[in-house]
Amino acid sequence: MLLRMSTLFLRTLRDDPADAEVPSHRLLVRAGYIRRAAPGGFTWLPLGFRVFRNVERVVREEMDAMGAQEVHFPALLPREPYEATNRWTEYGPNLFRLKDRRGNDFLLGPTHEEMFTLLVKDLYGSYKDLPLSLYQIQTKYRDEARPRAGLFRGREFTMKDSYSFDVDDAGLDRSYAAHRAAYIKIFDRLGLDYVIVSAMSGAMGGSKSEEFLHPTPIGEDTFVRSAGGYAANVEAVRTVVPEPIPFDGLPEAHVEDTPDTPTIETLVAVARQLFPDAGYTAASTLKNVVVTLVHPDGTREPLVIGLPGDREVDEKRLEAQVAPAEVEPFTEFDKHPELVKGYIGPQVLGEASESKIRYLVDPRVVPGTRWITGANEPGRHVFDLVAGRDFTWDGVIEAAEVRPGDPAPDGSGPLELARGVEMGHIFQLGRKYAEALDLKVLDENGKLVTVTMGSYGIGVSRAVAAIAESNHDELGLIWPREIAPADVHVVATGKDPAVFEAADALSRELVAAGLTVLYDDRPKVSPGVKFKDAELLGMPTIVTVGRGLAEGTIELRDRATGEREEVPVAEAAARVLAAVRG
RNA sequence: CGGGGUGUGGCGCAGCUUGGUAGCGCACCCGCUUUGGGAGCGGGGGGCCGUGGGUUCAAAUCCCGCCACCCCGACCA
Repeated sequence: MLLRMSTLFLRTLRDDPADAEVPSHRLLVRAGYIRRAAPGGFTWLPLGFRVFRNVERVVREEMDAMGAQEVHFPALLPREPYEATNRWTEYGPNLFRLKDRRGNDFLLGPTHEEMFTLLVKDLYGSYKDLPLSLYQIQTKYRDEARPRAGLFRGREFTMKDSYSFDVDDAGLDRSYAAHRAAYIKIFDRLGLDYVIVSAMSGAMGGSKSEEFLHPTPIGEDTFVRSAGGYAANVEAVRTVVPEPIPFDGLPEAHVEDTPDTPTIETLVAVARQLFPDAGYTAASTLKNVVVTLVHPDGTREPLVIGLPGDREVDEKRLEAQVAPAEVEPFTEFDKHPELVKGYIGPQVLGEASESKIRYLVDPRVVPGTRWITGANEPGRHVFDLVAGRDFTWDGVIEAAEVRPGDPAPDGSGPLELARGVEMGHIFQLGRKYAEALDLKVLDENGKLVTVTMGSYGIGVSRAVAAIAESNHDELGLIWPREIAPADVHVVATGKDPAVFEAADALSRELVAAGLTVLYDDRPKVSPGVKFKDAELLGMPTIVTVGRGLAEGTIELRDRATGEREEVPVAEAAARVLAAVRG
């Protein structure tokens, strides 16, 4: 394939577009790879579309290699399947909804679990048909509140989504493992740095889920990792639980006057005055935070979370735990006089208590731990209130913030926090969709069993952004060979016809050898402009045919390392091929 | 959805305070010169000034509404 710059549909920009902040967005627009077409939607220009198709090709090859089969659904879907799984409403405002001329409801697919499930139900009915993995590379639609960072978060984007179907849990484990292995190959081939982190496994299902995060400061997800190899999304981090302490010899609880101490800070100051030798810190206090849970059916439930006073509630972790319920600030203190703002204590909490308000505590609150906490009247706190002896709780919840230096749950050392962007997600769905849509097969005993499923996604357009984000310098893009829009960029400089003849011949030779060549054959364009464009566009190998030609040499340059070398004209093609093919 | 910022040829910006002919650089077209690091000179084409309303003899400019974009937050299998 020969791409001549004299005719290529391309215009590079000398200045950065003002509305692009992150490097990938800036460079992809400036280098003429993409163009904004709609809020959260981009047009792929010829070079950009070549990159896009290369990423797609890598994904497709590895999915095919692991035995998944490609299908393709419409993006425009009827309401009914999504009604059956309740997602027509549960998906909320992020779902693009529309009506046809008869007034029937349609949606633009944000993801396709329902359709895949129904397709398999339509055609298969026996355990002999399984296992099965199907995938598609599809345009997805999500009405994001705020599209941002160019290709990273659009309202229309391309995703590879696949789904596995198995008769039993062991089969699901195998399908999951196969996808995991395929994803590792894909991201390795794409040259994308990634961390596999445990993701939220769903509050009850016990289903397994991992995310492939690309570490980058512009990432939207926070994850933790330890030197010893533990990695998890913050939402999924488990707290190290201390050993319970025997009650023997623990002091009795005692109520103290602590006027004007509605905050942890003021409380600790007063506690230190009262008991200078006790060494009290914020961690000695038990903070009881009230929130309102809003369940999908609209019912509202107050919930109190008890946690050490030196930690804040992490709203993302909390929401991940209580999903699909949503969390709102609690405002109805007038309806609950037993909750004394700033002085709430566990004695009035719990489903068994008078208030009947559910009370969940941080895992650090184990039997025998002693706390300073509210006495349920203004200006008074209880000291030495012992967990398990003086108060109880309805359950434990992982809702406290995770901090750098916290221990990893597997003992592999202190945690550090980092940002990443989600490139892939593999998820053991289990039987949720199969049950909702009644996907069953006959087993070897002739009995109907519900199929168990996995769902697996890779953001294809997002991968293009991530690759650009992690492969550029101050001059422009630097594509990895596997996904570069061309293998080599041949630049002809000057006006000497001999230069263009030599560059032409070299380009044709390279194309004949199977390479894709981007050939800057523009006449009357100064060398400086061509060099700048070559660096901006970012082909991995740049060949300059110019003033060296008089001495019989051509210049080879590696875009990534900057190394350049003069080689004899006769050897140029072979040297380029060697460089391209590694 | 909350806070902040910005909307003027394809890109980057000035003009707005104090209402009166829409301007600069890049890019694009023509001519001549130039050709190894974003060339020079001359000539040219291209803009419902985001959008709707209002004030006014007159609005890019003043007032109100809306929309879009960017950033932070919220949201986001």
